[in-house]
Amino acid sequence: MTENDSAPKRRRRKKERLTVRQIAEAALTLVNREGLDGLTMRALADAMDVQAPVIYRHVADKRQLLDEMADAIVAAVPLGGLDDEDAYVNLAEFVRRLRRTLLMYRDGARIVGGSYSAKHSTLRGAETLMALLVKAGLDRDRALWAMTTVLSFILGETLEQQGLPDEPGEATAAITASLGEVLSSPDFRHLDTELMARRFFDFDGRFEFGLAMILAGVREQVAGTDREKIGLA
Amino acid sequence: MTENDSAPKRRRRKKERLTVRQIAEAALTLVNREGLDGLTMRALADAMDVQAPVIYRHVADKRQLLDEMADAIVAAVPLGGLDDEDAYVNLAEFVRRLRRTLLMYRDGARIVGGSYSAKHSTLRGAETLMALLVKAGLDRDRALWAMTTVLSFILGETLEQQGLPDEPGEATAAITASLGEVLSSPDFRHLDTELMARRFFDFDGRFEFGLAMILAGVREQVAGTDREKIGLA
DNA sequence: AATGTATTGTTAACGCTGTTAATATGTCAA
DNA sequence: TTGACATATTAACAGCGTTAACAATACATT
Repeated sequence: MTENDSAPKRRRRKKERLTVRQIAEAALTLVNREGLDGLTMRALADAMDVQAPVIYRHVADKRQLLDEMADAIVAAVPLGGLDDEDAYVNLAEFVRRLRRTLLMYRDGARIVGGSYSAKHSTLRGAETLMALLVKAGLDRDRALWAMTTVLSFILGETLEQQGLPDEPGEATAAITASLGEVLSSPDFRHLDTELMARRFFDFDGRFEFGLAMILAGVREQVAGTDREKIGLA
Repeated sequence: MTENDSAPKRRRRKKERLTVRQIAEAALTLVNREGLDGLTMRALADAMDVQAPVIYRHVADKRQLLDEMADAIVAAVPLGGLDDEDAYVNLAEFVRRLRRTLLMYRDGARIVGGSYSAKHSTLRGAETLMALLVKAGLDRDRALWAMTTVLSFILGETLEQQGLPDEPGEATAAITASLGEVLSSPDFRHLDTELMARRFFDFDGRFEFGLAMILAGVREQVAGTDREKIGLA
């Protein structure tokens, strides 16, 4: 544990002052290793070579720590580029980046979705998404609602994907097996295990499909926006 | 509510024998009163005039209890009617019913979304939604993915709505106020507190808007399905 | 009716959690 | 040096899910 106990009772080597962001990042690293349920104030303190109560000098409680973690995740979404001439290309790209970022952090969707803090990075991401939707042709009122639809979609899909055990084969096999008992009933004419095994667990395919559907919805709303403009002109 | 207690009528003092479903329903009642965070094995046992370990005679652990609660909620979604000639009318109606049912239970979205059990009522709901999507013109492969998109959307929106404190005015005022500090920066050209206060917290409006977008997506996918059929014919 | 057995209940306790109080240590300005 | 302040530590609290050990009850079979 300690590398230098021949000297007096100095247990901790010298360290820089802790910042909230450093704590949040250490927490994210710990979650990547142990999962969100393994994130414990004591475990986190251990990982930082410190005692648990120290954390409370920088963070009011665990809820606030999770809020900081959520904002740190959102801050990792790349914002560059997105200057294609086709607004829908940029929109789709940004939505994919958001999803990919959530997936990069273990339980990322749970962390971000469970936070209602609206800190700076989160709002900057929202502003970016709003700008892309407005560029696609929506007025701001419609853009805000389209944004929440998109975010609900991303969050829900990622939540479900990350809720599964780590091994892909293991989970799909066990789940589809337990599903089979129920789905074998003749009441289920549209669901069966073959379909589930082949399509349900193809999360990339699911996401691209849903994204295409929502973009179709955006296009329709843009038409509505344009119609309104003409009427008011 | 529940229909069992058919053959054996055992009686313990003045209480009836416990069933898993009764426990789940008592838990849902407790959650309606105290919120999901107030759902404690001890508090639940108290509400049932029983000691906590008794519950473990009927459910393996709290996870399984929550799974039963989730299925009980989904079982409360009404399935009747839905026989309009326009398939999209039925589809929209069922999606609204699902949302309304989640909203009827405090923290309903968290309970249902946190469960990955796929019990009978859940699968029956999924089958119903699949049938409606197929009737709208999607093949089963597309219908499955459209289903997950719709469910992610419902879950995400309801999750956000139920995540807010109970008093509507209190929450909106406090949140928009704290938002104002950040949003006043000139970096935010598309978001402002006026827009947020007026549109963000209009959850019914948000939902109808998102639903309309997704239905537009379904229509586009139906066109794709038809084109495929012609190509293969 | 009496007995045997499986079921349903109780009490006590374990280990873990988030969090706080009281106290010690280290750092920097005067 | 002296003070003051920020930071660290140890110890403890109440509450959580859960289990062990045991007592009481209800049912099926003698």
